[in-house]
Amino acid sequence: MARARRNGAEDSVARTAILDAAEQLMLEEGYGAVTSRRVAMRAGVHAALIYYYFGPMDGLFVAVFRRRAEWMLERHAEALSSEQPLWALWDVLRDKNGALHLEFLALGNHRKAVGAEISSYAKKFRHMHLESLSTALGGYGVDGKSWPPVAVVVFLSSIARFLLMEQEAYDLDLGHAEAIEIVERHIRELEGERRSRASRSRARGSG
Amino acid sequence: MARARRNGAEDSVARTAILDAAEQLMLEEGYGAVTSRRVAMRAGVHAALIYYYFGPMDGLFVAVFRRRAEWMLERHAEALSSEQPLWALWDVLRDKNGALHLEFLALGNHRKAVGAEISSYAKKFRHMHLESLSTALGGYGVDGKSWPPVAVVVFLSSIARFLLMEQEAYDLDLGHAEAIEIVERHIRELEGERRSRASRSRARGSG
DNA sequence: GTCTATAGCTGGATAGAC
DNA sequence: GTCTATCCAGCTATAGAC
Repeated sequence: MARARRNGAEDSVARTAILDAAEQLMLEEGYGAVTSRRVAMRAGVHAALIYYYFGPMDGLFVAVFRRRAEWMLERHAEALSSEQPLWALWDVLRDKNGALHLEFLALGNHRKAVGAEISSYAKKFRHMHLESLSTALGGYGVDGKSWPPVAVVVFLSSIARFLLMEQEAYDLDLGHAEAIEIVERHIRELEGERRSRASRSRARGSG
Repeated sequence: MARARRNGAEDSVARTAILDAAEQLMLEEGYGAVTSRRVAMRAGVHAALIYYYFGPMDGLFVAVFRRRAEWMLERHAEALSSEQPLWALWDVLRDKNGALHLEFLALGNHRKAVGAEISSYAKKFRHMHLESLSTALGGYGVDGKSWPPVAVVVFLSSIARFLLMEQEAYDLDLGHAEAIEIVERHIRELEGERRSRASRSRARGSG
């Protein structure tokens, strides 16, 4: 495991402030706004400190991404362990906490270190989803020949994330309600009514 | 219609060279690499000329996007007029020519003018798809109550684009083959075997 | 239409004092 | 750990010569 940072304790106050500031900036103004100077100003520290903690800027981006991704992994694991894993996964995939994803996606396109990190986590998520849904769908008696679990995972992910993306980036939601209705109809056929909605509004603290 | 450019004929050689250079750069290195200097160098003109033709950089980005989008609109219209509109739409949605989309998406996030343009075209595409598929699905006797055409459009778009995105950005294709198989099974049930594959390899010239 | 020159700014990154 | 000072690079955008 390569260390992204060069110095400083994992739980240092300044380090956390820097991560929070970078994440906020990225969310509000895009990754182009995440410069050492602006992050430092927002975090209330001086720019040189960022290099002290994270090395070159890539290190900061990777650290921000990894922190988020780890937190999301936990939430997904939690969701999949619910007694209604399909509902839970669907809800957590549609969660707005994925808003940063788009930024990282683009960022990964021209920052190798970031791209590698994203790719690695994307695979972790897919494998995790697959493992749980294989069991669940098997239990529901779904024919794995015509509906392989891995395809179901891909469908759920595609639709959930794509709709979020369209809303976010295109301000477009024509057909979304109808599409969601169909997905949920199918989930309902397997798991019955959604019993508890995963706490959708729980946002990660940023300060 | 606001004019993005300030001067120069639509078909000027230099203007086209600049657009091509910008598009190539964006594809190869991301929009961050699209600076007036680098575009100029690649186009074999001088940087000031870009401002002459397109005004501030936003104008260049919008022009690149619009040129691509118009070309794609034509291709989609063509596809939808085929005698197998579902197959044709599915194929054209999965076409690699959408590779720039991701870049523009992120770019639109922090360049208002670009974002507005993207949003506008996204809606044009959706409406166009909807109109054609409504007719087609009706003709196939699909029950519009449980499978509204607009939902079908959203599904096809989501899956096609999301898979492309995963491949491109995540280097991830676990489950893709299975998902594609299911989609194509359903299309086949409505339209029979795919008779002609829309010329997938046709790439837009860039020089 | 095309190029030269340049003003003015912002950012990455480090050395070294404290 | 934190800050000061600084170097150097690259960018946008314009004015104005040709």
